[in-house]
Amino acid sequence: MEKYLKILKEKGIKVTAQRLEILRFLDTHHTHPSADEIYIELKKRSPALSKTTVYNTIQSLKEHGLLNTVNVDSHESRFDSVINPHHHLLCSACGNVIDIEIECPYTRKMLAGGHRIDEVHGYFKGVCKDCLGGE
Amino acid sequence: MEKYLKILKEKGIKVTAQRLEILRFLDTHHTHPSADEIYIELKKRSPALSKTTVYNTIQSLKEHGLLNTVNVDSHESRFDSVINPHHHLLCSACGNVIDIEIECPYTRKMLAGGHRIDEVHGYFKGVCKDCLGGE
DNA sequence: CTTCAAATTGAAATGATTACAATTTGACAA
DNA sequence: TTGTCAAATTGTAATCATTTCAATTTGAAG
Repeated sequence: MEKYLKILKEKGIKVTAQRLEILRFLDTHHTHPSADEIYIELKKRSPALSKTTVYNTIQSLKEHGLLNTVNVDSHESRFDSVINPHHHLLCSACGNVIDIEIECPYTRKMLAGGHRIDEVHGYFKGVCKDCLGGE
Repeated sequence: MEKYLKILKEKGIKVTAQRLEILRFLDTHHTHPSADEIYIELKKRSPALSKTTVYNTIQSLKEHGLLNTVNVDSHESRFDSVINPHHHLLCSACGNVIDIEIECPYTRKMLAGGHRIDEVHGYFKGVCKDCLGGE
């Protein structure tokens, strides 16, 4: 049984071709694509795909913990199939979003000043290693 | 000379009534308002105010380092008159954004994995102290 | 007081996301 | 295998934050 089919079944989500494709795409392309990028890419193979379905599917997968939203850009959301909590770097030179594995004293749920923390989000803006040209 | 007038003059920004009001509002209301909230509030006193002016002014103030954008909500930006780098907590109960003063090993520019970091952004989602009811 | 670049304004455009109603489909049971 | 029905998909239209744009107004410098 295919990996992604198994994931959906285990989560008890109804299996559809669209969900399989979107899940597979996110899991094999860790480029933090936007909804539009996912749509454009998958539309090539499935011309009947609707953008609404992309949004709906993202929503379902998110509710079941299969993807995260990455907000490094205030005008559109990007998506990331969940692996582990990590941070992101938006490169101002190439525009890519790079995963940053960084140990953080509050990377998991913690108490700060009497508040309850459920989620920790961190991102950086800068220039990625490749664009720095190894200088 | 008024504080805010002085700030604008020091930055070499042309002084206008609208800029003074927006700057004053942000500096006296640390509630991380959205552009719309700023607009609605100031419109009460200045009925001729345009929302475009709010956006334009935010842009100018930002370019001169007088305000920061806070992206805890993916569908609208919020604004914060700059004091020092800090993080934010979006309370899922009351919807407010609370400042979180937390010491962070990478709060200032640092190198991580060969990339250059120019800005550090962090935010949390959870429930604020007041909504927890001091339990 | 004149002048002019820059700021303000309101209306219209843009672009991501959501709402909605009609159609299709997956899962389950007979 | 087939029938059924809730849930998923689709396309269109609406929504909402933000930007564009052209016309008007205004601050600052002379």
